Amino acid sequence: MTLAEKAYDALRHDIIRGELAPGRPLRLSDLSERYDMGFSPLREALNRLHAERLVTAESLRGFRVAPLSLDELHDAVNVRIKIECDALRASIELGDDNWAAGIVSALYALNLQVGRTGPDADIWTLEARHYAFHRALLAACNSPWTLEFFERLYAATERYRIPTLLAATQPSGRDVQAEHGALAQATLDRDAETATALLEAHYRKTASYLTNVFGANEPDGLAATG
Amino acid sequence: MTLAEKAYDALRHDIIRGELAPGRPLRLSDLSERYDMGFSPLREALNRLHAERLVTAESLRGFRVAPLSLDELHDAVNVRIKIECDALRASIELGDDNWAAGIVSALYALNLQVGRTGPDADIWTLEARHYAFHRALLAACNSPWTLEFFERLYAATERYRIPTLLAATQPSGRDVQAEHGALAQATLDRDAETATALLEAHYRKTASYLTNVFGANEPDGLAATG
DNA sequence: GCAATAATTATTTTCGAAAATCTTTGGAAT
DNA sequence: ATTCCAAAGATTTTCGAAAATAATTATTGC
Repeated sequence: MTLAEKAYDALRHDIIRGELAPGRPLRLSDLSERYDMGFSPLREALNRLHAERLVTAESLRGFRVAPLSLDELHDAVNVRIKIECDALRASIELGDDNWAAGIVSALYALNLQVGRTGPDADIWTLEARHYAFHRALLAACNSPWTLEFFERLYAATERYRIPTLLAATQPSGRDVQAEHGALAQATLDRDAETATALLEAHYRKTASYLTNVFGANEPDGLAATG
Repeated sequence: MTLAEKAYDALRHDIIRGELAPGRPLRLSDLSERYDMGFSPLREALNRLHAERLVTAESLRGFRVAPLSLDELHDAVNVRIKIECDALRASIELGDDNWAAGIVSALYALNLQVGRTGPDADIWTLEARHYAFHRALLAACNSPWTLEFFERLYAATERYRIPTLLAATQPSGRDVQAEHGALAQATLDRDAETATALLEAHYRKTASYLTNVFGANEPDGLAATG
């Protein structure tokens, strides 16, 4: 693995997890020290991340962690719903046994992690399995473009979810596990109408929850403070 | 404008227009000579283009112009239809007079260029105005993510259309101008059902035409020969 | 001859310094 | 006090060479 690839992974990790706060300037000399490498691999990574909209760039004025905003969250969620519902319909139509088994397996692994408490309750494992479950639902859609856009939007919305997960303020009233179970069941039953309705409801609930959290905490658009 | 930005524009231009053939290796020393700059700005541009899937990259083995394939064309067209129809519905709902005027103006400019023959019949101007027209239809959708995906997919499919335009083998049976006119009219009438149906038909026609052209010319997947 | 290996060449990747550009600071003029 | 300009400093951008890796060619042993 080249240094540029390591830089990309590390920066992406740190941005999505919020260790590099939204809006924060990404100075090459700082990053060079932080990640222990020269400018070249860092600039390559930053350019990749800029193309993915995780960092902003201004000519001759360097890079910053892309800011968060409620507008962007709403947009990303709405587009996700459209794209993922289409992809889910296609998957339900085209998916084979292998696809179905992948969903069962991903859901099982996710639920194991949701159930864990104490030292085993690793939030990043949980997040990875959450991604894997949603990815498994769409795996049979046979559309590389759709899957790429799914990944982009997942990463974009993940940035809003992470701080919430870390704060662990998830309201008790909501049983996400049951939502995932019902979604998987409808999908495996090849009931596209129910499945897409559940998927949309799942995202709208999450979005409205996140909107409340962020709207309350940072009224002027989630702009970072440092 | 920095050298890296110039490199990006030039490479993107040359790739989309096919001056750099699909599959062709993009060696830094060659590019350095071709565009008269050092490695650094070229690598930045190549990384950006890689993120946009216009070039492929393999670790320690350099870059290539991304290959073309009928599968990718079909995928891109199908996803375009979904995304653009959604965006068109949103635009029709949200668009104001300014949006409508933009469509009228873009269509007018496009038709002027379609009508030109001889030395004024510049294919790149035509292409730019075709893009501007379709972009104008969606301009009011109020969704940056949707517009970004539109741009990505437009660029991806443009690569298939350009060789056809250059060959000027467009069959006489098809009146693209009339299609654009009807599409604009339905949109300005805020008739979302008709407009999206026309948009879908427009793309399916183009796609089926391109499929024939490419399928006949290069049966094993459009892989470049150099 | 042919496979395996060493040497050579070609290419990518990375570094460190130089050049270019932006930002801040300090001082002079009004 | 405020505005303007120049100097100093900080930062990005670019280059050219060195290092690392891949691909090719030559050589050896059988």
